[in-house]
Amino acid sequence: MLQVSGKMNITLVDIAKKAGLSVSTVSRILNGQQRKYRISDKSANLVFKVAEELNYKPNALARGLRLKKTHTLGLVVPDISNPFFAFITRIIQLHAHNNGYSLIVCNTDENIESEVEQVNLLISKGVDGFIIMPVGTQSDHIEYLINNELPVVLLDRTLANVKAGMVLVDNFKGSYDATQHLINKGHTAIAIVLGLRNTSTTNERLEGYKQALIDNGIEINEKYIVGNDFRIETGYIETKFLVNLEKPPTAIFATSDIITVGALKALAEENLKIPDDISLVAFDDTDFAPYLSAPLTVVKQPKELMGEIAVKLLIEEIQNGHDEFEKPKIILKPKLVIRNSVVSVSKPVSI
Amino acid sequence: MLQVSGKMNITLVDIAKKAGLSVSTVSRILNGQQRKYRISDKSANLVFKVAEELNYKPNALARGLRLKKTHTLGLVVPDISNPFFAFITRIIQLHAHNNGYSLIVCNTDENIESEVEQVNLLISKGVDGFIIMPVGTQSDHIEYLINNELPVVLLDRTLANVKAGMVLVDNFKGSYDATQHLINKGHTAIAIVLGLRNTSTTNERLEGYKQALIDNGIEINEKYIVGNDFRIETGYIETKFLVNLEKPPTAIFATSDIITVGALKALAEENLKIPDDISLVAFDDTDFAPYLSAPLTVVKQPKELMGEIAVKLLIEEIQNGHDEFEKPKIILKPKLVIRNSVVSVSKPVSI
DNA sequence: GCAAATAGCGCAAACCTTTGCGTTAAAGTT
DNA sequence: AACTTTAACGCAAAGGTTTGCGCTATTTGC
Repeated sequence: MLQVSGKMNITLVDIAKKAGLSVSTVSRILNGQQRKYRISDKSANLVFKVAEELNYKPNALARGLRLKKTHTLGLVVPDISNPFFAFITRIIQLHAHNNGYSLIVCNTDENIESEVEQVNLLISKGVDGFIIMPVGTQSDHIEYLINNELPVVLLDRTLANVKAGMVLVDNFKGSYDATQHLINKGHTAIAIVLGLRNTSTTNERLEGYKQALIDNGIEINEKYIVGNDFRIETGYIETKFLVNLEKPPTAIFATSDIITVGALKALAEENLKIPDDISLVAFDDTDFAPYLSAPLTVVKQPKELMGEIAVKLLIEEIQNGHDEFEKPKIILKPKLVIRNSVVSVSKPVSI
Repeated sequence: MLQVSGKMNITLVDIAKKAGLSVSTVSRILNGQQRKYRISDKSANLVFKVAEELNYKPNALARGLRLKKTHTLGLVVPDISNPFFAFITRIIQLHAHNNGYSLIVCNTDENIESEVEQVNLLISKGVDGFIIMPVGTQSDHIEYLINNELPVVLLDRTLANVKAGMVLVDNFKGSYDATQHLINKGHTAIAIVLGLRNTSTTNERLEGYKQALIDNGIEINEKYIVGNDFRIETGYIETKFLVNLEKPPTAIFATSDIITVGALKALAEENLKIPDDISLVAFDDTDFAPYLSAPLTVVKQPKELMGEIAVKLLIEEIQNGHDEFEKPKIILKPKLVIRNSVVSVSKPVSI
C-alpha cells in the first residue's frame, strides 16, 4: 500500500530484520512449518503481519534454485494458433493451474531444430516436467530428458522406441471410419489431404485411409494422396490440384481443421458446392463446423480428455516419481460426427 | 552423448575443474566476454570443448537470480481457447521468441481475483515484463507494477487512469461502422449482444452502437441491448431471447467471435435463415467466416499488429527503460468486411 | 636493467531461499 | 541440586551465476 518506492524488492531478510527474528524462522513460518519447528504463535503472527505490511512476494527463482523445483511445466506445441492446439493448450493451462503449476508455452512451427532449442530452453528454466507434441522426426532430445529423469508426457503424436508416458488418439480408426463412411455413401474416388509427413498422426491417418480402401476392394490411387503439412495453404493448393485432375475425386478427406479451411477456400473459388458437387470430410471438429454452408461431417477428437489426462500423467510422474517399467500409454477413441457434407453417390464412379 | 547418468546437472564448476580454470573465466568465455577480459584463445577453445563434451546447459534460475533478468515475459489473457486470444497469443509468442524471450501464459477466465493472483505469480517468477489483457474492473495490481518499474503493456482492453503502454483497437468505430452498415441496409430494429460488461471493449462497442443509432435518429430500445460475457452460451441464450421477443429485431450484432457461435446455434435451432429471416454482423473475423451458410459480415481486428506491437512496446520498455512521461498508446483501426449475412430491408421496419 | 604497461586469469561477494544441525533458556523430573 | 526434556529459534552452507576488483607474470619502453 505505502509501497510506492523504487525497484527494491522485499526479501526474507527485510522481514527478519523488521520482526527481529532470523531469516530461517521467517522462512519456516511463511511456509507453514510453524508446528514442525515449534515456533511460537507470537512470532508467527508477527511475521505474517510484517510480511503483509511490506507486501512481500517470494522470489521463485531463489526458491527454485534451492529446491530444484519450480512448479512450472513446459509445453511444446507445433502451432498455438491452430484451433486444435489452442484448445488443448487452454485445457492444459487450466489443469496445470488447478494443480498449482504454471505453464511456459513454446512453439516449434513443426521444426525439429526449433523443438530441440525449446526443450533446451525449458531445461535451462528448470521446469518440473514436459508435455510435448513432437514434430516426430527425431527423438534424441526427448530421450535425454528421460535418461535424466525429467518427467515427460508425449501428447497427440508418438515417437518410435521412446519410453515416455503418452496420450494419443487412435488416428487409424478415425481415418478408417471417415473413409468407410465415404465408401458407404458410394464414393470410390476418395482423395486425402495429409498434414506433415512422418508424424505419427499423419502416418496413421494415411494407413487408416488405405486400409479402408483395401478392405473394400478399392484400388489406391497415388494421385489422390496429397499434402505435406498442417497449413491453410496446403489445404488450398492441394484441393485446387485435386479438383483439376483429369479424373477428379468425388470426395475429399481433409486431415486437419486448418487444412479444411484451405480446402473450403479452394472449393469456393472453383464454384464447387458441398456436398452436391463434391463431398468433404474433415479431421477435427470446430465450433463453426455445424454452421458452414454445408455442415461438416468430421472426426472429432476428445480434446478435453487429451489435455486433462496429459497433465494428470505428468503431475503424477513428477510427484510419485517414475516407474521405470510402467509408463502409461493412453489411447483415446475419436468419434465420427455425421452432418451434411457428404452426398450419396448412387452409381459408384468407377476407377 | 555419453551423458546417460543420473540427475546430476553439469555446472560451471564442473567445466572449470575439468578445464583447470576458474569458474569466473568459464562464465566469461561462455558469455562471449572473451575479448573484454582478454582471455586467451587457448583457454576459450578448451572451455567450449569441455562444455560441449559435458553437455552443459546453463541454469537459468541461478542466472536470473544473479542478473535480475529472466528473459521471460508474462502474458495474462482472459481465455486462450477463444480463437481471437489464441491467435494473438501465437503472435506474441512468435515475436517474443524472435527477440530472445520466452513466454509464461496465464489465464484469468475474466475473473479479477484470478488476474491478481496470476500477476503476483508472474512477479514471483521474475518475468521481465507483462502483457495484460485485463478483466477491467480493477487496476491496483497493475499500478503496483508500474510503481515498481516493472514494464507493462495493456493489450486490447484499457483501464482508466493507468499510465501504462497500451495497444488498443478503436472499438467505438468498429461498432459504429457495423451498426451504420445495418442502418444503411434499411435496418432499424437492431439488437446487440455484448460481452463482459465494464470492460473497455464492451463499453466502447456499446457506445459506438448507440451513437450510430442516435446519429440516424433511431430510438434506442433497451430490450435490444443484451449479453454480459464472452461465452458461447451467452450468444446462444441472448439470441434465443431476442428472436422470441414480441417484436424481434431484424438484425443482430454479435460483439465477439464466440458469441457469434452461440448466435448461429440459436438461429439454426429457431430455423431462421441468415440473411433472409434475420441479418447478422459480428465482431472478430475467423477463418471459417467466409464459408458459413451465410458468409459473415464482420468487423475485423488487426490481430497480427496487436500482438506484434505489444511485444515491441514491451521489449522497448524493458531494454530502454521507462520514459516516465511518454507511455505510448497505440490505437489501431478495425475494418468492416462485408460478406453476405446482411439483407437489404427496402421498407424500414418502424419501431 | 628498472618501471610501466598489458595479458590472463582468480577471489569472493551477491542474488534469495531452504534446511540440517546446534544452541540457549526454561520447564520438568527425581 | 543435578539432570533430562522441550520450546524456540539461529548459524551457516548450499544452490549456480555473474562481476568488480585485484593479483601475477610477461612484455614493452627507454
